[in-house]
Amino acid sequence: MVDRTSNSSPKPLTMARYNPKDTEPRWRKAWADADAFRAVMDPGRPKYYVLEMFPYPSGRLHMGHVRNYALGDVIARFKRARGFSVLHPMGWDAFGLPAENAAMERGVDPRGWTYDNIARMRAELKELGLSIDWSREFATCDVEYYGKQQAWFLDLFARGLVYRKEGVVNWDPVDQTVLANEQVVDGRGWRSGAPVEKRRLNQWFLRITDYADQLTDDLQTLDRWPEKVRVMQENWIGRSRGLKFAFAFAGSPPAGFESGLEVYTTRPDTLFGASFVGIAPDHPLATQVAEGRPEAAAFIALCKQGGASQAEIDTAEKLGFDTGLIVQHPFDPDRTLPVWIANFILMDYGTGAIFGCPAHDQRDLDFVTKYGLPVIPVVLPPGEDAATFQVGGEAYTGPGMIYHSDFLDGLDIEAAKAAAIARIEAGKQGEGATVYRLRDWGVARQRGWGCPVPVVHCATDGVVPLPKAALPVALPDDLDFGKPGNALARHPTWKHTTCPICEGAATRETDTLDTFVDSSWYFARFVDTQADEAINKAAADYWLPVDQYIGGIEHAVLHLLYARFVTKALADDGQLSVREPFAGLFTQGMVTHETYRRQSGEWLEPSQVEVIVESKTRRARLLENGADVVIGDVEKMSKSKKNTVAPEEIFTVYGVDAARLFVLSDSPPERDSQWSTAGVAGAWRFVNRVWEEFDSQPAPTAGDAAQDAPALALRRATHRLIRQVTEAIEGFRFNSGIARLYEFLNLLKANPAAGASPGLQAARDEALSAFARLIAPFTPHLAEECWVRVGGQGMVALAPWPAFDAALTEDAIRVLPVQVNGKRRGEISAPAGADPAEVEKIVLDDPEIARRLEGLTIRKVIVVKDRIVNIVAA
RNA sequence: GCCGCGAUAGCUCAGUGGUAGAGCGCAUCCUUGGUAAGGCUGAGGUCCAGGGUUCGAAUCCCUGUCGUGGCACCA
Repeated sequence: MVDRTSNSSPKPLTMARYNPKDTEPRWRKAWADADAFRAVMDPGRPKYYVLEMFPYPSGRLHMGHVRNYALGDVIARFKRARGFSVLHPMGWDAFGLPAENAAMERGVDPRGWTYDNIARMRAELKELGLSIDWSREFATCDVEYYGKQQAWFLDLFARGLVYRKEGVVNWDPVDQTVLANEQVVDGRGWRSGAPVEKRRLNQWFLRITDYADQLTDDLQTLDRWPEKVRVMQENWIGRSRGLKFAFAFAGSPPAGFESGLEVYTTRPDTLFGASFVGIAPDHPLATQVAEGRPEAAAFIALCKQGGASQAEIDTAEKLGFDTGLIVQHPFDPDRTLPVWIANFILMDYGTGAIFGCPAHDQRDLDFVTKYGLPVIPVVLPPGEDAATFQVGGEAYTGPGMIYHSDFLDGLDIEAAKAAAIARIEAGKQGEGATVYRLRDWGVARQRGWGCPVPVVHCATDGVVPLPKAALPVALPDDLDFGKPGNALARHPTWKHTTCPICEGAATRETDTLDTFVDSSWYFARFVDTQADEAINKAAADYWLPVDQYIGGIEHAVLHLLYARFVTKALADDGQLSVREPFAGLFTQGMVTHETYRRQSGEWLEPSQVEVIVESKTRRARLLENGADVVIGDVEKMSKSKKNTVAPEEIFTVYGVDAARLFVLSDSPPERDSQWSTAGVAGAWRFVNRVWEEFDSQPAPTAGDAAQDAPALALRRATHRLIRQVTEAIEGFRFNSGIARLYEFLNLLKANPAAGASPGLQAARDEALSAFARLIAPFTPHLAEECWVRVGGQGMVALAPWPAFDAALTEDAIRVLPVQVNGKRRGEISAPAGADPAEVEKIVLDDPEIARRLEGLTIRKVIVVKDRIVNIVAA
């Protein structure tokens, strides 16, 4: 190489800019060649299973993926360095509607579309430099996977946890197909635009309600789950304790109701405030009443017309129809109540019938106000007078004393509930009961791209589960997805088979399983993806539970609840030992970005816009013609708002490490993170500054770290850094750990290699060696390059985590601020751990402090060890 | 309606009884052979508001305001 100029001193040739295009692929190949991340069952080491929610193969990696998998990779690399045997696998949640839609729109095959997408996304994920054991990769649409799923489905069938019953589905009358809830937009089919009908179909259900109690109670054991998620699950299951009892009819009961009309309540304490009994419009008694009375039938039809949207439900007027039937009050047969059909009562909660206590329930109050039924207060709020208390337009639901209530008078609410339940139970009129909001899990989908339900329908033997030997029930290769509806059902030959019992002609079930079934056990398949059985129990006993599960909050209820349920069901079947799949759960925030629009309102991509910062204000203009652009809200990256940034483009410009570093450093992982070009450019500058620091460091010397003052100070800072980064990673505060690394780099630059004493040189060797290992979880490629530069052994990906010397993390001399009456007035130096009397003496001898105290009387001196001194004076 | 979460520098966020911090941005200056850059120095904060506890509150408690998430005619 030739110097092109000769009039200035030459720069060292090693001062090359860091080039991720060279280093990053090179290290990924080195990791792969060394098989560095293969998970091994090693009884001699503690295990650690870290798992990110597996992706749907949409075809492109987005920033949310980058954040999710970078977070998990930090944990995996950290735990590996800490000596754990780490399992960190990856797979694909590959069945589902997008593939069918792509098939219909573009005339492609869903299988080919899906596997092509997987190939593309696998390449992108590998580019991220994740420390994944790729030998365990699978997709849920692999027959080797869903065949095993069919096997345990049959096991649950045998245990009575699978059943068929009529369920209500969304039916698109134009496309002639069942729609998932998310395909119904404002009450209309998302493709056809036709109003969606409710239709009753035979559906497959998993009996998750059998586990409702366990699923609620065991939430208490999940102490490494966010409180928020536990609360959401608890609300979703919605366990409520109350009373079920039957009202006896006055006069002859309607057919089928000889034992009375059963209701459920959580407020048995307010029974004496009852003024009517209400039943749901689709209650069997309502149906019976409607048979003889056209006006009742008309009312029921009116109720069913009501829109399903939330807004309509919220504003719907309370409507009722008096059936003319009369029931007796359970505690006083002489007192009677009318039975109304009411539009606000739900058939599928409790018994579909209630007693109305308008004084203490707002819905009941709205109802009786309209129809002129009595309002009888039975709970007296504290401080109110029984003689004058009245309920106005608002029901009273607070605490108080029961009155107007015979044997319950004078009790508080809880005591009255217990007494009322006891009386009902003694009279054999009913009993205390627990009900749940949770419904059984409808798992059937009338779709062709899913896991077939492994049963056949036989004219002789009915619904027959297949024997295990007949598995897998594989999808045919030649499904026609060219038109709406279930491609499996219309396949010409696939469904025709024979009955395993009578060997006569039979047809296969053409429903497939909800994709939430596919994702309810994949973590257990990862422990041994080659096993003949669904789950290799020995491997599961080693690896499970997942120690750290990471994913989006959007799965807080359904996916996590289903996975918990399936784990418990399989444990009861002896296939698993754990009863909870995920010991630790972390829900990361979304990646957001500013939005931009033209003056006309049309969305613009970030790449079309230039943001100009002028001192305190920001404005934006269109790159192509300089037109003003409106800067909108910061929102989740989405195609519709065009505020996405493609990871590939960022990798190309700044490298993978800079992209990883930015998404990890910007926000606490559980919060939303705002993507910005300035931010990733800042991370890129950090990568370069780190490399410069390592590149300018002379080869390590054998010299010992002599204890001159700058060397000792650097050593202390190094050991403090190790401690801080370690604690930050353990506490999921990656952004704080990275902030400490930024600060430390500034410190290194303040103590440069040039002109350093031998002691400082040695302290720098120690610091850089630690630094290379500390950045490895965040920027693994850069860390490898730095590790080589400091002469590290082997690859940093497999190097042990640096240890810190606790003694070195504490300073021997502390600077203590001194406050007078809570205001900072000076500072003093004292030995670490100095006792209060000693410190007090130093403080009072300090001339500056003494000046501040002139003319004041010292009332008290508060010394907080190693922290602060406060003098109270007047 | 019910249950949560949040509000700290221009922006994104740490800090959770004891000296108000980081990154980015901004300003000054230096370098212009690390150059689609690099470096020095600096300015910038009624810690949402009000009340309480305390020697001391951004931090704990209460009330409110604004923003935001989940559930919801669930008896």
